[in-house]
Amino acid sequence: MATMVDVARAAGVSISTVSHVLNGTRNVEPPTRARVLAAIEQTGYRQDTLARAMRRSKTDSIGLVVSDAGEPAFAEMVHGVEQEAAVRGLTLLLANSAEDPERERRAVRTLLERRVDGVILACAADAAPPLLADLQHEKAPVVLLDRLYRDQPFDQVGADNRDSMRTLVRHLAARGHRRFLVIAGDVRVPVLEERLDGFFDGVRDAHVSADDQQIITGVDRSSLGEPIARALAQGVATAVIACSTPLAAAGLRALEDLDRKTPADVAFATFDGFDYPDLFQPRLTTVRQPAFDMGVAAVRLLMERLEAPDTSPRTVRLHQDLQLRESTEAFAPTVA
Amino acid sequence: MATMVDVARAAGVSISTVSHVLNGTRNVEPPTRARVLAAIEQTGYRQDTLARAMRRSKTDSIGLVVSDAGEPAFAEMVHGVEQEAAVRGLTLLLANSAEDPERERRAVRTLLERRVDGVILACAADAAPPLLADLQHEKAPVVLLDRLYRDQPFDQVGADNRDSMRTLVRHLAARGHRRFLVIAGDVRVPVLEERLDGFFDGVRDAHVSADDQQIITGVDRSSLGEPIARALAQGVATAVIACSTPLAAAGLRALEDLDRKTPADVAFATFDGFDYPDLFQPRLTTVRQPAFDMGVAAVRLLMERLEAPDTSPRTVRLHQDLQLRESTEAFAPTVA
DNA sequence: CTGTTAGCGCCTTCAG
DNA sequence: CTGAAGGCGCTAACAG
Repeated sequence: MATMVDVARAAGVSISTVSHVLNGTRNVEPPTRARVLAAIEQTGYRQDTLARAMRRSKTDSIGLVVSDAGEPAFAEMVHGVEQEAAVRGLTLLLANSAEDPERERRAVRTLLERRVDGVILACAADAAPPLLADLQHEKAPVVLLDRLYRDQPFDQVGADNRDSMRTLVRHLAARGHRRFLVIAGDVRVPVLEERLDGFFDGVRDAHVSADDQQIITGVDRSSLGEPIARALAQGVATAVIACSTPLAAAGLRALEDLDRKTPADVAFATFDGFDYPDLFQPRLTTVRQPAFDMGVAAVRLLMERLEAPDTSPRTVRLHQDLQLRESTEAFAPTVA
Repeated sequence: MATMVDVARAAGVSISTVSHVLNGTRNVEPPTRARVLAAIEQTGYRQDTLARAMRRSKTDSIGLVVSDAGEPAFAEMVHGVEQEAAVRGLTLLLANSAEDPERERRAVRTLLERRVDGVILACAADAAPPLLADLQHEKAPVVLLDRLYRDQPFDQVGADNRDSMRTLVRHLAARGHRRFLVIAGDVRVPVLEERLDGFFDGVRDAHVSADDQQIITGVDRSSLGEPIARALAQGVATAVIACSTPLAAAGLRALEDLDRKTPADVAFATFDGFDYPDLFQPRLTTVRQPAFDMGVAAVRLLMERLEAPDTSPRTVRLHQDLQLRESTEAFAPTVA
């Protein structure tokens, strides 16, 4: 592998001249410049980013850590981050945490060790406080994505989870629904907690008793099937609200096992939703995150932070879209 | 940030001793060793991976480039790669190419520049030959995943696309189907080409004329809707085979627009399939890649390659599973 | 406008 | 068993 020394020799100039034509960091006479360029071509020289990063302590790259880039909502955020990074000439390094605090910690550390200029992080469920404390302590440039934490001194980008859940409940209440089954999942995840809060807001708006509502929480997705089935079997709820895609899958499966139809027997709405929403039968009313834009916004915040490290952290909430479809079309069925 | 010099000073030893306790690269007396460890603790020292990589030219990390980690099949491969990498203490750096040769090239280059020990690559549709030639030329340790190319001197891991398509056709032929509509997509992607080849194998096995078959190819997914609708409208095909998930989505949408039911009016089968296959109505007969295992195998091949750089390249084909579901249950409807 | 030189933080011979 | 010293490839003063 050719180095700058080789190029310098081939061009008959000093190594610093080579460096300067490479980086455009000072004027060099067109003829010498041309000789250097030729020498680069001829030697097949390529910059050693590592050595470069070591000197500059800057890499023009950023890291992104999500729990699973395969989940639709995260996939879209990843795309948003990629696009905005590309526009700004930044390289993106991506890592999955699998919702595991240990892996997440390792991923962030690896990224930082590789001198990414900053990290965008959708925290794993149970991981935030200690990890964030560390990151804050070492002054790492971090922006939090999707999973927002109050009173954390970081830039944050998320969706208006609470408000949009409230809107959804209002919509259902207007159709006569008074008793809900909320599949809330792991409420240690702030997103889900916010959605649950929004549910109670909505219930209050509708002047119905919070006591009549069924809420299913639980850390482990795979063990949610049974409680869901049980709650559904009682048959008091006329509307089911799932707070994320995997939770919706669990809910739909339970409904099918019980042979209860949507929307005839029970209304169904979900957050995030499935890919190809038009192919899904019945078409599901969905609250969709502006995931792509969230990714874009995260990159912007990160860059602004790097430029002005000492301004105070900002939190951005983007509006979620309530997409009404068949699954909530019917009015509340009368219950036995 | 504390460096080895700080640690050495704090421990009252030389910097080389520090290096050696850090890497366990030669014996050091327990007492000195202890002092060094204490000093590390106390100074909050952390190794500079960049400087380290620069000296060692090795990073214990690998890169993975796919077109979109958000697509179900790739997501699963990513998981497989992650797991096997974790088991072996390797850090994984992930990148999406968005099926764009330019982005792919950049991604691979970035990874290599960051001195990953090797790269696992699912080539973008149109990108392979020139990129692969370069990679071969610079002797980069690369294993090809999913998208396999004949006569390329790389280790490769894929699925038995041709055979499984043949099996699928045989299954459909046994139910009386003689005229197929194959949504083949971008046949520059080797996977899709192989599946198409397998289709013709199957047709031959069934002793039906290849001329009666309708094949839809095309680079641009979004413009496939119209030809699909046209082909379907003619109504000669009794079975539709989609060669990937997005193609299946296009096919199903067209069927719905025409109000043709599956499997009553037409049988439907797809490769790769959707997440949550049980929730999809109708349940789709699917040929599923062993994507996770492919990821695992790719890491293994890569590591073996690094250990024995000069052995000849191997190609591994993993078996795909034909999952029969409702969408191909009925016998071939008689055509008008 | 160009060249010389001192490190960045680390690993690794080579001496002691 | 430990230390001293060179150099990986590059950038950025500092000189001329």
